[in-house]
Amino acid sequence: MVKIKVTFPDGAIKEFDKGITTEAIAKTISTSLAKKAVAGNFNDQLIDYQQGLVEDGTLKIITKDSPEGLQVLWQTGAILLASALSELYPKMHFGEGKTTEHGFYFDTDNVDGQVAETEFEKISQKMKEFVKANMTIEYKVLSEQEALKAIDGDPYRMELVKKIAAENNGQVAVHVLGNFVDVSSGAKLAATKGVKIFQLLSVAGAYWKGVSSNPMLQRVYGTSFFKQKDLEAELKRRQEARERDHRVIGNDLDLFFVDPKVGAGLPYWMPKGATIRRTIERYIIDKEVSRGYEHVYTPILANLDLYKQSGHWDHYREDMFPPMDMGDGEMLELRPMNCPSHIQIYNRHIRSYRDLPLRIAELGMMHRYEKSGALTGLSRVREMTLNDGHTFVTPDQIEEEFKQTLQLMVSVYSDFDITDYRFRLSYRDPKNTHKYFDDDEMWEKSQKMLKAAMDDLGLDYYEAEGEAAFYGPKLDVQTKTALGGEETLSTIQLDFLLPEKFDLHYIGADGEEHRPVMIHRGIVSTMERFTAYLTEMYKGAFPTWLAPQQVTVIPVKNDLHLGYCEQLRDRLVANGVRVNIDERNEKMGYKVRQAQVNKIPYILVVGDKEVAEKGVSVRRYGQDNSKEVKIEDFVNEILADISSYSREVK
RNA sequence: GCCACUUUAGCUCAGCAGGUAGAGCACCACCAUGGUAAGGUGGGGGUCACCGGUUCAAAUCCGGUAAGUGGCUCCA
Repeated sequence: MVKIKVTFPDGAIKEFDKGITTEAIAKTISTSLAKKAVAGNFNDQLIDYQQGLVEDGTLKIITKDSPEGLQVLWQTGAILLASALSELYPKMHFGEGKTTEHGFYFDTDNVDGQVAETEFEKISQKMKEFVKANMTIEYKVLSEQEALKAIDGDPYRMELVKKIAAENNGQVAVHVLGNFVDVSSGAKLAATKGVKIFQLLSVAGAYWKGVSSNPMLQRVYGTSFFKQKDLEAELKRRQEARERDHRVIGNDLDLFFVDPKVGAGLPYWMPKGATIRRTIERYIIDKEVSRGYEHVYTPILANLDLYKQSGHWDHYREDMFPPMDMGDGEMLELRPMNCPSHIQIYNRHIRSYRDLPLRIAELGMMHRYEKSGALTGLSRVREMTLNDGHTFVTPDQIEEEFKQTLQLMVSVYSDFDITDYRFRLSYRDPKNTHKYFDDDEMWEKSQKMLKAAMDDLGLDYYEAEGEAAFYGPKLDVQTKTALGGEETLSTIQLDFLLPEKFDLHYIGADGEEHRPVMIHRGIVSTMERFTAYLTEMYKGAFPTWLAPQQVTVIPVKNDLHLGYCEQLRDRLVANGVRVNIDERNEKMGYKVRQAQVNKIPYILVVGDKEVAEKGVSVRRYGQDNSKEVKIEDFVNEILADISSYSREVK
């Protein structure tokens, strides 16, 4: 018998007969391990529990309680779903089934009408039947011919089989459950019994292979766990994510709305949302001015020629509103970006090397024609105001300015207590270069420069091809929305192109003309997206400095205490605090509840005792106790709170 | 833009084997009301998204348009 050598995570090496399964090996280690185990990780690849090992390698036994164990369960959930579907809808075709961050999906295409959520009951029932019957899931390696026969004319799986066969000497590994043959890879449990606890979640369209020119399949999402309480926790997590959604909170707290009569993606800011936005705007302008930025205002409309010169008309037209034909030959365009506007400011004067870095900033309103399906609340809109800035530097100032910009960003993030983000270096797509400005040398140079600066700063990042702006590579700061989507919040971009296009120059120490480099940057993103992000991060309970209403004053009895409340209010207003008296004819318990529901940071209750002692009874949002303090002390407390921004960890 | 679903009072939603609308909250009025999460009674409010079709009759069935939701594609 031929032997193979298997290395274990602890470094031990043992010999086994060739063809031995992970299951058999687990049993040699301990019966309790064999009980918990569901699969193996052999040479960094998940394999079935009963798949034979035919070569030397390292093996990790995968147990139920590991993340990889869940992957195996979800793979099994996917094939169970597909198998149940193929029995219910015999004409259905199948794409790939995969795992996601929180479960699994399978892509389907039904000629008699796509599956809808209304059929989940029926589908779940069929899946439960399969679980109850504890059907075996067989791992097989077939020839291309056998595999094609097994999938019986399904065009999508046929494509997969041909591709896999071409890559594996004509061999195709498949899993078979009932009548269904799954050609998508991934280790699975040996039988359906393990997928006892599952839930179908939603359906959504998805292009075959993620290519928009391909047909659209129906993707059915589900999730599964080994324990009921884990499923319940996951469903609760999903529910809480929905409650955190800025669209829900924005509606409940009356922050903003979008009116179909006015147009999709054109948000209205209600007084409370506008207060939050104004606070952010004042904050960031002050911060930038203190860092040497010069804030300007420029028109949101410009002659189309400006965007022809900048290259936007060539490379960004899809995202632009169509130009307005003024009838006399003039074409006006709603600007999609502010860079050309700031270039005009640079060009207004002859610039000396002594002027650089020149930092131009603006809360610049822009319009982009986003596709209807992309619009989402405040985070994806067609009219937006970007915290935009462009620094014009000499080539040898690039690195220093990049680092300073990054420092500014980190400082702002700290003020807002934003901690959950990743840096992404966004390069052009080398296979699709026509989307970008055509200058290989420029791209090579600037991409290398960005990477070197990040390495020099010792910051963690990941690299992504195809994410660059058309004019240059970017450092993006990626964050997550409540519902799990990834979004760019901040961005710093190097640009050698626009200075060329607009023939920018500065006079150097040598008295000659030189070409400056531009750094585009957005720190707090657009007001729309940033407000959406903060709303979700704070769950609508904005820290005091941002809260639309910071204090509510509740008199115990209007007739006796209203006068004192007014004095108190005036004192706070004089200190710039946003405060209201709740003098409605209601019980105070009712008013306290209203204040809590509206997530107002401070509730001040005032009765005889407070009047007598020139004090207030203070209750913080989310707490169920209150404390008595002098007015003086409360004013100091809230002012300290406001000036600390969001930094205090609650 | 694409696939599926959804659209009923300011908000959240019920009603629907076709017979011209209901609840809770909010709002208004009156009564009650002194201590930290909802006092009572009454009232106003809807061309059932919009356009068309089927029918004696459409919120309900069918088609179209718009907007929204879940995703995909694309991006701050």
